[in-house]
Amino acid sequence: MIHQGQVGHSAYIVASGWACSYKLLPSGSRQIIGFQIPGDFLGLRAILFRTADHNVEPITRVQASEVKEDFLLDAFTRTPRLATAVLWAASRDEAMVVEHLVDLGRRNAAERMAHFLLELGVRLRLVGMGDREGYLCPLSQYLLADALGLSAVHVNRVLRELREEGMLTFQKGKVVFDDYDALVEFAGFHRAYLDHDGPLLR
Amino acid sequence: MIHQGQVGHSAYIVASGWACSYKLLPSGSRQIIGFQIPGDFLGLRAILFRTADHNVEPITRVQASEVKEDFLLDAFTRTPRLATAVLWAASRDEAMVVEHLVDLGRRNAAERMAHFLLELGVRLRLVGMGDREGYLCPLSQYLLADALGLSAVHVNRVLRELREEGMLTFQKGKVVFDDYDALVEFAGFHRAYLDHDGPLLR
DNA sequence: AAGCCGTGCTAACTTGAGTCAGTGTAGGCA
DNA sequence: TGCCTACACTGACTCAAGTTAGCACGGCTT
Repeated sequence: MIHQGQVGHSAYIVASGWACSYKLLPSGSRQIIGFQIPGDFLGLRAILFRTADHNVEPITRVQASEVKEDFLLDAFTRTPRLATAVLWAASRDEAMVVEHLVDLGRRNAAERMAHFLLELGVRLRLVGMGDREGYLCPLSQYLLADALGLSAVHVNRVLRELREEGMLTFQKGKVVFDDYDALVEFAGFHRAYLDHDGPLLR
Repeated sequence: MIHQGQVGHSAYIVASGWACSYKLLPSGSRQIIGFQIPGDFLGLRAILFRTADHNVEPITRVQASEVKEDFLLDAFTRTPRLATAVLWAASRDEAMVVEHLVDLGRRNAAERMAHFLLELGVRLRLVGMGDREGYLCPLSQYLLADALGLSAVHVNRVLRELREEGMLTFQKGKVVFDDYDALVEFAGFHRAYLDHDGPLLR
């Protein structure tokens, strides 16, 4: 969908399906920055920076609406509120990246996994694709590894531990919260950064 | 300057001095998200999200211009170009956090350190506070540790290694690039994400 | 049916980074 | 003058996570 170094393209709003954005390192390893689910904006940085600094790839089949560069910039000058709205979306995005940063910097593998799957759960619930019980999740353990900065082997270990602790089960494409409260406690999860509903747009 | 959970405050533009923004975890450890140097915007997310999701603290004595919430939002509607400019600044900010994310996720301690100090160098050069030789840097090894997701002890080890390899010396508040090219190579550093000069503002 | 992938899963071994526990030094201040 | 604190620095030990090398299963293709 988008490739590092590519110049001049559109942004998209995901209608259905999952995508992921990532960076590749010279060493060949990659770091997944985030996953995009329905309702998410995608490629804004690529427009503002003219040339993309990361890649975006579909995980499942994705349907998305294209937002052309010219259209977006025009719309900004015509309806300033839109600019504010987009700015707000970008900020929420950054808040997620920051939380992800804390994951990688100061949480161990199990806490990271728990925190990550909880966040994903909240985001999916906001678009009606999950509930407090759990959700359908098409991510392989390899994808999780690249997102959480772990090896696939360790992802597997950690998932087993969380399952054995009776907190969370992730098998056959389904995440099930076995003990939601314990999990939230364990991960130190605070959803505040996700559910601001755009206070400036009231 | 800003505290997690605090409601309704201003943004700032740093005129002189260094500050850092960070998150605290229940466990007591902290993750530094980034350092703010002269010219940097600060606290934008706190305005957009009404309540701050992180803390900001001065490192040295800081002089900054306050930008009041009302003023900023007003200005957006009156001069849409300003909104675009701020959006662009926010995007550059996010790009830095993303690069930091890659640091923590997929680079080992030494690469992380090298990459981080190179980035800081480029940013400081952009505001005339450093050159290809090096720069003055008031960060203690404890601050570096909290930024890079390492222990202070390991920061010390890594700095020694880089010094012994003849790539970089960081002592007595001074970063000296002993072999800039080798360092760039070693860290896999690409400055592209830093020096876009706001193409939309031409 | 046979052969492949992609994925999940595991055990055995290695290693990078953390922890603990300490030394040395420079600056501030009582 | 001596004390105290912050910071840089180190060695010895531990442990979380990576690496390697595999097995097992289900869905594809030919």
